[in-house]
Amino acid sequence: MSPDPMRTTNDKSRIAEFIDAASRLIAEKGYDRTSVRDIAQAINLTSGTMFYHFKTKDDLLEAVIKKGVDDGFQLMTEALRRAESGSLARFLALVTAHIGVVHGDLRHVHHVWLREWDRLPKEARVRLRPLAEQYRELLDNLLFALAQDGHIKADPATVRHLLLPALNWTTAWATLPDQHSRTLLAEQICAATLNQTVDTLRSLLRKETEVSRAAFLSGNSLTD
Amino acid sequence: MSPDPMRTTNDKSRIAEFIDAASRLIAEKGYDRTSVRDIAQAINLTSGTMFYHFKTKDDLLEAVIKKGVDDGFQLMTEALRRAESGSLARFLALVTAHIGVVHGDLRHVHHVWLREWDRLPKEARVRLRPLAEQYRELLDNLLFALAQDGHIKADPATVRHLLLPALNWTTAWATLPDQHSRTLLAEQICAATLNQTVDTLRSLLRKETEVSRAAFLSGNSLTD
DNA sequence: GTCTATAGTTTGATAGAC
DNA sequence: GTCTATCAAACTATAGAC
Repeated sequence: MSPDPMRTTNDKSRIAEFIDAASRLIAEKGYDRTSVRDIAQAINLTSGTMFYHFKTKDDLLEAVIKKGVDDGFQLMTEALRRAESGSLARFLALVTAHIGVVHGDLRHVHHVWLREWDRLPKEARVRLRPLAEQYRELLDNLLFALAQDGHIKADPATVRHLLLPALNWTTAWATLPDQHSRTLLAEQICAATLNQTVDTLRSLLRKETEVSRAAFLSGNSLTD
Repeated sequence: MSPDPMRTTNDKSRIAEFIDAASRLIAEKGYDRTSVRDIAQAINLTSGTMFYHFKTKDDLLEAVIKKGVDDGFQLMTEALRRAESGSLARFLALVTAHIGVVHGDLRHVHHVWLREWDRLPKEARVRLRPLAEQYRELLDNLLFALAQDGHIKADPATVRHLLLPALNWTTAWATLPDQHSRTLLAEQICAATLNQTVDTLRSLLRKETEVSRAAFLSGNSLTD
């Protein structure tokens, strides 16, 4: 369609290369200790080239964190879309997706988001904050549903304040290379959030699925 | 006793002044963006003076974090010493103390500990790590006791991974100037950890106190 | 102990050739 | 688009006067 698709693709991938290299180096050494020279060198370019694609070094940092916010939110909403309808299943799906994001291909980007957010210029924080808040709402709605279904007795907002930092900090103490180990940790954390054993959580999940399918088959799922 | 007590006191307080000023500035702007000039100027000195008291800037950072580790651990063990004997009461005491530390006079020092730990030279991390681990053990023992008393059904280690980051990150979303508001938040977090309402937690605490006092009066506290 | 002065690096950013 | 060359402004750390 585009008259010059390759040009566009190359431009995009150069910028993406910078974002990728920057996220790795900044995650490892910190923003202030990572020079523009370091980042450019990592993709066999020189510092001058970075200033052609980004106006300032801060703009590159903002691009890295924006990628984390955008991609992360997209992955989590997709996971919820694929999940069953019960509140427990949806909760486990969201927690699993969250762990998948911070331990997966986006882990460096997410690490930078978490660690260097305060180093962003105030204007950049103002731009990105609303996007970041979307996810908080997603989680809040889910925790509220869990409370209504009787799985959470504590204040949902406090539970969120327990859960969110814990999920983000799993990278500090756990290395989870494969999907299986991530699913396992997600179950452990969901269980701990409800103060139940993993076995109990699984049996509650089975029960929930049966009930919601029965309700669906009898046509009551929308009238309840 | 000392032949020149004032001299010694002045030396100590100069170093303490540097640590205090450094903790405030580093907590606000980050380690790499806080220059030795900034820190010295904050206490009406010049950068050369800092290098008389500390060999390098990194040594000053280590001193700041060491103060956080030492004072924090001391405050928490003291709180446990004053606490009742029941696992629930001791748990609440520890959580209250933790919140008191990160929101109290030491808050800047603790903030630096949390945010700049990775910026420490590896040797400094090796020196401080064992001290920092002491607190983890304290918390682990307490969570194990809670599990034995039936208050925690989930895996204690996972509960610790939920609780610790949450406590440290309360400063990111809550401002707690007075002791009352800190106690309140501590109760909320303890309740959420057990997945109970605050009211239920309070009634469990009352029950625990009654039982342990009755056991104490009947002389069974040591033979159970 | 504290100061001034400065050495020696490194950094973000720009200009202009190609 | 990418490179080279370079500027101006920081920074940590040291030396030596007081």
